[in-house]
Amino acid sequence: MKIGELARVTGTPVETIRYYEREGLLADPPRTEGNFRIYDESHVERLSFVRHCRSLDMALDEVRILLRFKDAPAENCGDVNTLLDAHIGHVAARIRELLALEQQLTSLRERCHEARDAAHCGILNELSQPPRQGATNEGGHVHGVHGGARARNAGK
Amino acid sequence: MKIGELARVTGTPVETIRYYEREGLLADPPRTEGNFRIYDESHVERLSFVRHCRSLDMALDEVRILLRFKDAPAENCGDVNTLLDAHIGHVAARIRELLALEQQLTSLRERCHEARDAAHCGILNELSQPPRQGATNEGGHVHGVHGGARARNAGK
DNA sequence: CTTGACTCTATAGCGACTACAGATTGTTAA
DNA sequence: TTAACAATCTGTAGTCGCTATAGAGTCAAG
Repeated sequence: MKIGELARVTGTPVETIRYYEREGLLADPPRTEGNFRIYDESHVERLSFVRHCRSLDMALDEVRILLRFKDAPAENCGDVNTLLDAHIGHVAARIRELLALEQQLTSLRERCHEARDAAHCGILNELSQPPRQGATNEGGHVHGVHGGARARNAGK
Repeated sequence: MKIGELARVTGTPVETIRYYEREGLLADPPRTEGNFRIYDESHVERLSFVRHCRSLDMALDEVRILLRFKDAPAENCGDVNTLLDAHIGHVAARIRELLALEQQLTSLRERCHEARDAAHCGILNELSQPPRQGATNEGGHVHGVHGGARARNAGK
């Protein structure tokens, strides 16, 4: 099959497949005479693996590590558990941060229930003060709320 | 004061201050004869405002909007409330997504309690299957768990 | 033989910085 | 005075995981 079909069966944009290849997540496939990539079932499986990992929000570096274990079936998979535990830890930490953030935002919102003029807006005044010490983005290995290009275009 | 002191009192890296200036969040300050930027209290306040917003995970575009309201004190601040409500909505949505993700990861982790060889590892086998339909990253305007450069270097 | 769908490579853009390189400017100690 | 050193300047490239072009080539159907 050609790249378009692989894209269709795995639900992956064509450019993303080529990107994964550049990044070394997928091996360079054979080519037709006309230089088109040709794939088979083994490529479908490998790409599905990558996409499944990504749907679980793993970084490509983490996926690379998991792929290495997949390619060395005799090796002990204890490190797979370790990696997964670490990833779960990142997610849990981010959840805690966002819950704290939500509380701060809600309490900020309390400061201005009815629309008034900006000069006396409690929200704007509060934001001019330095942030409280318990602010987010202290713990490393987590990320903001706003989408990059992917998330922003997801609904289009 | 020079940029280093502004950086110190606001807890902001020097490069970030210059970046905000390039982005138009901070006005171009006056310069000394030797071309050094000079700041006063008004700059401290404005930068603190930006940093406080950022510590609440607002996008720079959202901060720009809030700054416009701050600079037009006569205007109605109802849109400030609207913006903040939208932001709270984004955070809440991301929390829900991450909770679902945490559950998926935990149930995946269940598949391999003791370390075994990778050929029979339940985790790796499960990841080879296509992701379940309720996967994350469907709802737009949200983001991954992994840090960019900022988060990754935060602990160094 | 042409149209159109598909594919190819290469490159730039997103957000919010971070990290240099290489040049100046300013401050302090010998 | 001078030399070392810190601080600042501009400009550019890198981060992550794609996405979106431009411009050229390949291929099947009509």
